[in-house]
Amino acid sequence: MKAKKIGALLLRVAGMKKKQHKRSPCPVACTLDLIGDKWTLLIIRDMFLGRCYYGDFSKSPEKIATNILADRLEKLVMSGLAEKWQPNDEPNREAYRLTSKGRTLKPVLESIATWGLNHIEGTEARLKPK
Amino acid sequence: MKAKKIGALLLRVAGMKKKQHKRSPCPVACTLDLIGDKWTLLIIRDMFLGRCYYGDFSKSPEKIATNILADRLEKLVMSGLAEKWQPNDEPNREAYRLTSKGRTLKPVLESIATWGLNHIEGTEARLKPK
DNA sequence: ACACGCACTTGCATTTTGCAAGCAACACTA
DNA sequence: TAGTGTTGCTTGCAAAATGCAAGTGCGTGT
Repeated sequence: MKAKKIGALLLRVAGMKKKQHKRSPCPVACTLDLIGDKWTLLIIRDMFLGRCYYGDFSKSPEKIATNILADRLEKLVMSGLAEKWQPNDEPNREAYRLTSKGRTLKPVLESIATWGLNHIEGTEARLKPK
Repeated sequence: MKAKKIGALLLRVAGMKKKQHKRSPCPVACTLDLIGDKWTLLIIRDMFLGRCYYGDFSKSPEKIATNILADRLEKLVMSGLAEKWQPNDEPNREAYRLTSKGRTLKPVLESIATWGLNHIEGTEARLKPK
């Protein structure tokens, strides 16, 4: 994974596109290659809720394992959906946030949240756009 | 897996709810527990496109492995998103289709398809509602 | 009687996940 | 300044999911 990360980093430094092995030209399949798992969209949800620290994400009620969290954050940054930044109030802490590209996933997240609310009993709305 | 299937079947016969271990009450997390992987939504996409046979699904360009396909179809039926039926023109063939609950996933699928078309180059629309 | 297509199932190697523990860097505290 | 705590990870390992190829059972056509 280390070598993979460095490899991807070199690609970015060189301004090259990451050669993503597409399963097909289908937009659904390609989007799922980026966010199609049980954890990525939950991190994105947390970012929409204003969370930005590693510790915040790992404290979410779904209890993501820390190694998975680190892996997904790295992939989100690699794919340009999130980025690292330094908050003004705590400039020395690592922080993450959605990029503008990442924020365009809002309709996706909202449609999923709406579906869950309407079709799975026992769910409660939490994604209130702040 | 066999015992699991029979167990789930007994629950349905008894009219009981499948006790789904919720990671949290979040509608996003709960929806992802149903459709949050790389394959399930592709099968649902195919069903929206009118495909209904096992062979049709396995011939999709993403080349899902047959054991995964069987597993996902079973889970889709278990969760009430799809069902088996017998088509009029070929009554002796196994066929699957979305239930009304499954069809309510259309906004989710459409938002994902739209996002992919707008943000991933090389993708082409295929999900034309027929 | 025999081949054929369809809908899976099985076995096995590889990959991903989940869990617990560990660890380096920094801040704070005594 | 030595110790303590917090943060953001990394590591090791077992368990589960995935991917691939081959095989199986069953009805159909010839």
